[in-house]
Amino acid sequence: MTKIQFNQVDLFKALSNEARLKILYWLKDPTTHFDTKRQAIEEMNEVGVCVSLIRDKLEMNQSTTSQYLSTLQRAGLVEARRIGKWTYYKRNEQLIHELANFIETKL
Amino acid sequence: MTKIQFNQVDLFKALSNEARLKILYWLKDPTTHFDTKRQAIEEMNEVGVCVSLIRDKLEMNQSTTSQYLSTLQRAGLVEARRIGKWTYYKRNEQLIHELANFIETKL
DNA sequence: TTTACATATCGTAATATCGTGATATGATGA
DNA sequence: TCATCATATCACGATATTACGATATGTAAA
Repeated sequence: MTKIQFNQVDLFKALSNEARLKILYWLKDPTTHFDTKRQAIEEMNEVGVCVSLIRDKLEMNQSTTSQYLSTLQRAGLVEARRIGKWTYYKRNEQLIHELANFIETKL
Repeated sequence: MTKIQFNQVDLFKALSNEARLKILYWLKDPTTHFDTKRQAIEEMNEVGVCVSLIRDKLEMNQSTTSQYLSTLQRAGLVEARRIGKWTYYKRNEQLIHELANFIETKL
């Protein structure tokens, strides 16, 4: 219920790249876009998708993938959670919703 | 009623700049943001706001202002109309609405 | 037709972003 | 402890963006 706050320019910058848009789009429905043999369906839905899966799907190198994910994270569009060796990323649906709402009513 | 089509990356790039966001925001309600002694209220609402007024409010030079306006125009966010010496810019409300809708449902 | 005004375009230096390879960090297991 | 795997960070060249001054274009008015 708390109003999320965000930096408009950083948000739009994060979104103005094809690869980062793809990642966000894939994470909207992870189980249809990522290999469910390599990561469990429930885990994808609950904690997010690990960097290796995103990297393979993106077909860019590990460094680029990691940097893009942290750009998305700094903008607030995704959240990261480390469990053991893995870092899982998932979308911040509330922020994306608020962004749509901002564009509709305030921009 | 026709579905507007747009390039997501170009749109987000156009929006990822403080000055261009300001212009868009001012053009949402031109008569409260621009000098109605220098341009008639009805004209602002109907054909848009001329570059000089935008330039003065933006406090950037003429060249920068003109370039930013054409960036917004190429992205489809504003429309330009030349009348005599002046070029008037106004928002493309439909595209902005479709963008909000896209973020809410597709992104 | 010259002059003035409004806007667009060109050329630019400074700065930011892109995507990479190399290296560092952090966790696990032998 | 050491080796290995997953991820993050660093350094970098290539390319794009920023904002500007100078100049070109297009319109109208003297």
